[in-house]
Amino acid sequence: MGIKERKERERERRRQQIMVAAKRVFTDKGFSKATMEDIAKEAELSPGTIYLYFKNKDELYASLSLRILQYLVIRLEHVNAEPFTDAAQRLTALKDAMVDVYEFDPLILINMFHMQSSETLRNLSPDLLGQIEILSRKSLKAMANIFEDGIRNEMFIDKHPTAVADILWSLFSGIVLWETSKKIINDEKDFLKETFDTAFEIFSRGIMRH
Amino acid sequence: MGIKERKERERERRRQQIMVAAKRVFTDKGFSKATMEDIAKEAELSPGTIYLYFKNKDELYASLSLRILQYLVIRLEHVNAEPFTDAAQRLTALKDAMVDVYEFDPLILINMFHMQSSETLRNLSPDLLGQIEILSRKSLKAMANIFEDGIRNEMFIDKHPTAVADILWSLFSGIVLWETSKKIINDEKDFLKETFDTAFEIFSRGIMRH
Amino acid sequence: MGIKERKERERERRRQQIMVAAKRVFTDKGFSKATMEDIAKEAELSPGTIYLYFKNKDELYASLSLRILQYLVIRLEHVNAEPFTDAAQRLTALKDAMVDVYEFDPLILINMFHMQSSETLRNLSPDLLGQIEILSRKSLKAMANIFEDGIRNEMFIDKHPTAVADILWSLFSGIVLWETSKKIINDEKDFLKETFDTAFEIFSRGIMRH
Amino acid sequence: MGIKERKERERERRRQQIMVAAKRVFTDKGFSKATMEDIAKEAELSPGTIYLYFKNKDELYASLSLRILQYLVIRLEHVNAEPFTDAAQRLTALKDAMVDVYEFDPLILINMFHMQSSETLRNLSPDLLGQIEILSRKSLKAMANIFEDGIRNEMFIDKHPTAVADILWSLFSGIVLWETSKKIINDEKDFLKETFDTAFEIFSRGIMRH
DNA sequence: GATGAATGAGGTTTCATTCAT
DNA sequence: AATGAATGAAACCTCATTCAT
Repeated sequence: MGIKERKERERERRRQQIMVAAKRVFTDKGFSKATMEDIAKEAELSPGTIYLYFKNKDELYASLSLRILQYLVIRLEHVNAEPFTDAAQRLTALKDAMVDVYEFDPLILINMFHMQSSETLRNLSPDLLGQIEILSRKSLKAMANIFEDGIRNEMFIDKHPTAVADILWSLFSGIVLWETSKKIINDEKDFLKETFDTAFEIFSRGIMRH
Repeated sequence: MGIKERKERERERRRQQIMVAAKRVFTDKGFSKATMEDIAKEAELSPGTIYLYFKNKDELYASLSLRILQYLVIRLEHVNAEPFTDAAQRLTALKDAMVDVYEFDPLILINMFHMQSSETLRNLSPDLLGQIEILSRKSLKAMANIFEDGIRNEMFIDKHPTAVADILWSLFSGIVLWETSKKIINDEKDFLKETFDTAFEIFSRGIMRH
Repeated sequence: MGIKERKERERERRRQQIMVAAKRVFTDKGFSKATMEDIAKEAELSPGTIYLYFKNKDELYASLSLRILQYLVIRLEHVNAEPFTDAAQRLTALKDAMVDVYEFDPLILINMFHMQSSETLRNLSPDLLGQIEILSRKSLKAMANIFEDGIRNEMFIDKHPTAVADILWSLFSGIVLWETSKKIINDEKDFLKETFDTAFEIFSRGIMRH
Repeated sequence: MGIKERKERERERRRQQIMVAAKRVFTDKGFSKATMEDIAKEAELSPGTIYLYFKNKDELYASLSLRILQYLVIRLEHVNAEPFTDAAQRLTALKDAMVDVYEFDPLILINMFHMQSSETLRNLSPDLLGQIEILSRKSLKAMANIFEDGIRNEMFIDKHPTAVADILWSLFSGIVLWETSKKIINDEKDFLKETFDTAFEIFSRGIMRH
């Protein structure tokens, strides 16, 4: 058992090593310009080895998105775990969580959207697609939870919590996407955090009872 | 001159014909799965002909985004052109404009994000990139204008109007993207309009003085 | 029409050009050792061009077999077309036809068997498989015809003509295969024709009434 | 010595185990589609282990053919060992031997032809090629022996016995090949034994004095 | 201007074989 | 002896783009 376990851990380490390399290459070159050879070189492995750990390019790519979703779920569950006292405080915790996710992996988030274009999604194995689906639901639910609490405590206006969660997530990802592309088009400084702060302020005013 | 003009119009017609075909194909297959031959077939032209009107695949693709940006600018300028009376009413007009844009071309909007991933943007000709930049600015400015008016009339809270415009646009595009990908992943019904309505309500509450 | 026809003929010429090159390469290196690049080089074309005329390597390969089957059918129908006079004479004509086929393409015949290994067959398009089936049947029928005539004229013993045709064809192909492989293993001189002559003599004695 | 012998026997057992697995896999998938990993899995060994017993894929493959040749030689020598009484009876014994060989391993026989395509043969080690050569000769000689006896006893017509043996073997293998491929192409019932019976009858009539 | 056959670079993926453990 | 992870060469095939007609 000990041996089997160690092998498993070894295997996981390799997967991580490859994913780290892949993340670097994908964020640098984008999905279709990045080649498996690039990734192999970055991981200091041979191309064939990557295929021992990931079925194909699409799945390697999707695995990266999975990782960030996992991180998001963990962060959100943390927010939920703390005892509810104040709606405003909780919203701030939520904002911090989202900013953390962004900082965990600023560029891959954009690529995640690329992945969610029907183009890529349709080529994923049902298994992976399923996992993504589950995590998506989970994170939405964790966010919805926060809003439910707020509504129950009469601190938030009475809107369907899932819809509100969707909106906040859309807002967040929209900003990430938009700011990043502006940065590329206009070669502007990164205003993301300022924008997100303002956005959150507006959102809070919009959601809280006065 | 007359001849030159007619030729120019003829040329423009061809461009449109190709863009219509390209839109259909890109929407159906996504950017990288769509081949120039697919597009040529759809346009009932030969592949070579397309290159007489568009420098390459990327530029053809970007031209589609340009078109929708143009439509957006026109719609926003309409909103601005009307005399300012009521902030709430104006916000509603703004919302309607955005929903119009969405309905003008629901799927290409998502692909637009794909385009805005660094991957594609970096391959555009400076000329086209410039045009996109100008239109982006223009549309942002048109939106900012609306918020400026609202602030000046003390109906909106005093936030930097450009930032607010960015946020609204991000919110809108984030929702389009998110709802669409949920639809694909979960095979859910299209809640886009309902979600956008709620989002707009929250946004309005957030932005308006009470 | 004239243009369309000429194009069609031009296209057919290209196909032939590729097939001639492919035949050379396949007979030289065998199926799996031969690369599409080898064939392209031999045909003085680029690899991509080959794929404009043949869907993939398997189909290019199978097309060669089709060609020899076509030749066989033509030769057999010639034998059948001549008025029946003498069984012995007809058998000789049949033998000559088979030897002709062998000389038309001595090595590809072996490869044809390679193709008929389930391994390869399973990857062919139903269309091509169908064509091969039809030609196989046709050639067998043409041979069976000869034996039917012989039986009707009481010159051959009364065995089921199709079975006899099968047997003769098996005998022929078995000899080709066997002699060729002996040639490779033992580096022997090519006894094929002598062997086939003897085989035919025995077969004739076996099939003719005394 | 005892130890050395036991080791040798152990080693032989392993070889057999691998060959049995290889036969199953080759039969199922054909030579080039079968991977060493498939075979290893079937043998419940690791890929590396196979290379301790067989130099490479080709040699493993050829070893299978060797085995069936060995079986053929043994069966033929049995036929020869019985005292000669009657030509017809002996021919029947010969036929039975061949059918036995076929039943010993119906599919690998076809693959054997694949092996005999120049493609594979050229890659074998001289040693193995030599063994195959010896066994081929031996089996041919055993068959030739039978015909020599028949000629000497004036029961068979006076043809060169080796040539006749070649022909019979060609006939047999041609039928196996042809019937099998017909079965695959046309999805027909397996007429092999009936065909071979008829073939043998014709061959006997052809070879025996009347 | 329009065509579409041809190009050929370059991508993904496979798999026989090796070698450190 | 046995393992099996890693290798990396090489194959097939695609497709944006060109250019002679």
